Amino acid sequence: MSLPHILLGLLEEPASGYDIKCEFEQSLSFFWSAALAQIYPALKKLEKDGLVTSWQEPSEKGPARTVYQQTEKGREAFRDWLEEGPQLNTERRAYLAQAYFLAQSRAPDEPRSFYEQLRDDFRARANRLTALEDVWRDDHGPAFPDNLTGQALYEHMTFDLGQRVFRLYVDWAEDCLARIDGAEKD
Amino acid sequence: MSLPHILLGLLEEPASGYDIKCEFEQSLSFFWSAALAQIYPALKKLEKDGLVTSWQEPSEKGPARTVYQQTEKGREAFRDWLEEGPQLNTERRAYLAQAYFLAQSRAPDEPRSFYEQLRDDFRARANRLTALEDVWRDDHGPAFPDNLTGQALYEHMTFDLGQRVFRLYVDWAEDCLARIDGAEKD
DNA sequence: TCGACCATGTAAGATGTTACATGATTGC
DNA sequence: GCAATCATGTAACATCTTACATGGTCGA
Repeated sequence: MSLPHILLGLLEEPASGYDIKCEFEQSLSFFWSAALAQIYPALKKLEKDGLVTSWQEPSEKGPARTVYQQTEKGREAFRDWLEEGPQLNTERRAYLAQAYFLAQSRAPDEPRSFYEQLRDDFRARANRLTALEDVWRDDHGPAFPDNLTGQALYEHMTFDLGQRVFRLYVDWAEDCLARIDGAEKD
Repeated sequence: MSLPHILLGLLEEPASGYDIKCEFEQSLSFFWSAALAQIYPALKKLEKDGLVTSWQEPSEKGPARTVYQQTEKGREAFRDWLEEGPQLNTERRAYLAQAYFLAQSRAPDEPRSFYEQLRDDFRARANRLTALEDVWRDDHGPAFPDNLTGQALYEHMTFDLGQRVFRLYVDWAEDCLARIDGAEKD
C-alpha cells in the first residue's frame, strides 16, 4: 500500500514515470525500490482515481514524455498517509535472511565470500551517498547542513541515516569476517 | 521470491505454520515479516513441489498440528538460494519514505511526533533483542558469544546487527528531533 | 464467562516481478 | 553499426494483504 503514496509524494513536482525510476535508483533505493513495470500501471491507477493529472511533453530524445503531477485530492490523500504515523513492520531484507541461515550452505567458503560481497556493496553505497551529499554541500554553502529547512531538511535527515547505516553495515561485515575466521581456527 | 526460501531454511527443524509465525514475530521480524495468511498457502505450495513433507501431530491445546520439514530436494533448493549471493535491493521501509516527505505534512507538530514514535519503537526493539541475547548468554556460559559455531554463530551475528542498527536508529531519531527544534527557531 | 492463545485455513483483491514489445537519439 | 540511454507500455504469473471462518484450552 505504499508505492502509490511514494509516487504521490514525488509528484509534488511534475515528473514522468521514467524520471521517477531514476529517482528511485539514485536516491530512494536506500529505503525503497520499484521497477518501471510497476511504476507505469501505478501512475495510471492514480490518474484513474483522480489523485494525479497528466499531460504530454515533447522529449529531446525518444518518444513524448507523459508528465504527472499531484491534484489537490492527491495532496490530501498523501497527507492522510503521513498522518497515519510511521508504518513499521515493513522490513524486508532478503540478504539478512540469507545471512541468518548461512550455516546451512554447502560450500565451506560461502560465508566468507557472502560477507565480503555485503561489505563491498555497502561500502560502495555509503560512498555514493557521500558523493550525493557533497553535491548538496556545494549548492548550499559552508553552513550546510545546518541551514536546511523544509523539504531539504527532511531529505537530508534521511540521507544522513543512509550514510550512518551503510557505514555501520561495513563495520559489522568486517567484524563478521573476523568471527568466521576465528571460528574456523577452532 | 524469498518467503518460500526462508520457510525452507526454518524447516531444517520440523515446525508448524503457527510455530513459524511465532519465530517471525520473536526474532526474524528485524529483517522480514510474514503473516499466517501468507505462511499457510506457502507451506502447501512447498509441499506440492516436493520441497517439504508434512505429518500431523496432536496438540496440547487446540486442533492437531500440521508439522513440516525440509526434504532432500528442499535442502538443495535452499542451498542454491544461499549460493546465489546476497539478494540486495530488496529494501522496503515505508517509514523512511514517510520521513523523507515529512515536510509535506499539514500538522506542524507531525514531524516531532513522528520521530518520537520512531525513537520509542526502535528503543523497544533494541531492548527486546538485548533481552533475547541475555537468554542465550545464560545457555552458553561466560565465553558467550565467542564460543558460538555453526548455526548459532550466524544467528548471533544477525542479532548483533539488529542491536547495532536499532541503537543507531534511536540516536538518529534523537538527532533529528534536535534538528527539527533548531529549524523551528529560525 | 470472557479474553488470550493455540491452531487451522479460504477468498478476493491489491501489489509486485519477469519477460516481452517498440522505437528514437547519441556517442563511440 | 552497436550499445547505452531515453521513453513508453502490456501480459502472465507470483506474491501479499485484508477480511472472513472455525473451534479448543487455559487462566482470571
